[in-house]
Amino acid sequence: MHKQEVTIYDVAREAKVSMATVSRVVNGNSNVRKETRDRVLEVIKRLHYQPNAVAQGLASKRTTTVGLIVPDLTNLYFAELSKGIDDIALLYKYNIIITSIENRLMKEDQVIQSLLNKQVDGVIYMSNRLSDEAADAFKRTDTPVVLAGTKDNRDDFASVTIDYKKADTEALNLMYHDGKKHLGIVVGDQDAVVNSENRIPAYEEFMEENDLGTPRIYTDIKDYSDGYNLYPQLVKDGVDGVIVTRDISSVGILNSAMDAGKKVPEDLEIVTASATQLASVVRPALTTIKQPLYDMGAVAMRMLTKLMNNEEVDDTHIVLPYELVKKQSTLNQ
Amino acid sequence: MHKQEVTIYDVAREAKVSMATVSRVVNGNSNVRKETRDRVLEVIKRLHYQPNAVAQGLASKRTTTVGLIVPDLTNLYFAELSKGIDDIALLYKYNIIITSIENRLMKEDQVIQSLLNKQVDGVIYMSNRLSDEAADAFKRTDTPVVLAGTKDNRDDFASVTIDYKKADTEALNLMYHDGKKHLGIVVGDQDAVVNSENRIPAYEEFMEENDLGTPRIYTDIKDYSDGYNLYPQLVKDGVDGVIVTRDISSVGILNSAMDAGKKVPEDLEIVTASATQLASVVRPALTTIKQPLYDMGAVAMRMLTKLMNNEEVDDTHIVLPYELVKKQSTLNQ
DNA sequence: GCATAAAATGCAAACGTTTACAGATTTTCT
DNA sequence: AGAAAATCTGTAAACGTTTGCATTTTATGC
Repeated sequence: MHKQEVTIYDVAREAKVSMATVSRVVNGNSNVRKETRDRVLEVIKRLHYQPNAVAQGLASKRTTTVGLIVPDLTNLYFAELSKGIDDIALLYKYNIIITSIENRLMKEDQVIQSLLNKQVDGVIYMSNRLSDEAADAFKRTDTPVVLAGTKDNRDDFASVTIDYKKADTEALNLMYHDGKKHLGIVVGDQDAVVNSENRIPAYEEFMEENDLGTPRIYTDIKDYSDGYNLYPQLVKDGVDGVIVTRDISSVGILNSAMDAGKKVPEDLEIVTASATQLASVVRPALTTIKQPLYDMGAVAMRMLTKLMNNEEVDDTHIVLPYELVKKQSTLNQ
Repeated sequence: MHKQEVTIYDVAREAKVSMATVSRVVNGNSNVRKETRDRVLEVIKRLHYQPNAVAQGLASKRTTTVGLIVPDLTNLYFAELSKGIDDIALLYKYNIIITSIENRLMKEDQVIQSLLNKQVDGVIYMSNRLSDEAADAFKRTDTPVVLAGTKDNRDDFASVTIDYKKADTEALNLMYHDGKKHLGIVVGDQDAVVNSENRIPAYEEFMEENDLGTPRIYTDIKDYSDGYNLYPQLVKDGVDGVIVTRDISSVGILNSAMDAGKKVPEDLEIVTASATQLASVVRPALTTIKQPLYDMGAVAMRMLTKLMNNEEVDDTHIVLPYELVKKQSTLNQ
């Protein structure tokens, strides 16, 4: 398509060395005499030579590219994770191929396959449930994979998370000590491993231990309007405190309550489980389980760089600390 | 690094054809007899053959990859644009290499160069000012570029925008007819072409024509706290209506006003110039110039596909319609 | 100054495709 | 049936690098 202006041959000829030497200079190989190196560098600069990364990728079998699999770019939760990933990737000179998978023009494993065909050196996966086909695809090519902010159900893959169970229990406890005894939990995808194995069990155990009656688990609440429309049901069920996994749904619930003339936190306490920008700009500001999203992304990417270089990784299941940040949607401040 | 399991050679041998034929089958070339094609397809499936996109890229000089240059992933404005781009890219089977450039570990033209070295087939650029070096880099490789939601100062590049000048004038007019006579404009980067050549002139002309006194232009207001901290200055300057380019800054101003016990829109009207999710979830909801962000991204990507295929493009400067959506931060509803 | 080791360089074969072009096979037409 | 046309298939040369190995050059020690 576009004519390649200058190749390694041109540089070699002009600098009166072989292409091998030019390649060594480009790659910072130390086995080049200083004079030679300088001469080559001068020519490179003069001709504006830029190595063709595709050819490099083919020859070296490393593309310095990583794949990012994310459900939805416009979800701030993922955006903030991605930012951490991106910064570290830049630091280590990796490019990022991003693919979002919530719009289902292609099935997940097709998307992943297309990433792997591009010969990415590694993958960071952020969706909340890793399908079996996807897992198989990864294993077939032994491309390193790190899960960021999510888990697979068998802990087969490296991951960076927080202790969701502990965090949720702490949040529930907060509301409980505010005098709220009709607690509920609102989740997006109930089959997501984090929900099915951590959040929901944490909730159920808390209800059980404190003898708080039948659990009130609201599932499939994924966006603003889902949250907004859920509120009447919460009222009907007499819920006076909820923990909500998605920020945007929390805000929906909050606004719905306010529009109905109710008071937050007096009538309903809300704790949101992933503190993005959203949670702090609405009024009343939402009490949140503050996940270190940027750091989670950064740590995941850093770990991936190690895996890609076959470096030793002591712990492939990293759990970062969270913080329960009390704002205006709960009573005790 | 990772051993390539199956190559085109393996398929060729197994199917008793040449690699050329396999290649034709893979690429849907019609010059293959049906029996042969079926035989090859059967082998491909049986061996789980997947073409190596890097080798394809080198041989064909097309990588089916486009570069996305974006200032900040966590800015919903760009996220929503990106979503439109992503969907169309998927449709046309392009992968996206995304690079954010607001964190300055590398200079913009280095970032761009690294994209071009990866041999992307095209680029969508969303930052708000295209540096000269960047423009030069693009021109040197004749890689097609489309600007989405932004412009360059010489209209050298294809672009997809709205009529910012008209939109801003309309917004100012709205506030003016609400009786607000002390209007101000709040922008992020005053050197961004859209601001310096469209928004600010629109504002200045409006002030001039309606004899509204000296312009009040607030620049460098980029995030939530910039907006929050700006509010006292607005009060001091007696401003009773502002148009704000960034959603997040609008929200900062809004919350600052509310926290100071002031009323929006009575004491201050706010119109925000890029309607992301943020503008509609805060209370009072913000009156917005609603840019069709998703569509802008989609149209930009569609145009890029045409440019990459050397198809005819009738108009390379597309202006999409916007909508002035009146919400609660202005009086007349 | 010479043998030897170390450092620098070059040669050429990968890497896994695509794609002119030529050659072989099949179809069509008379 | 045979010639011409149309369709199919194979050969081999790209594409622009990296890299193991061999070779040449330089440095080192005595």
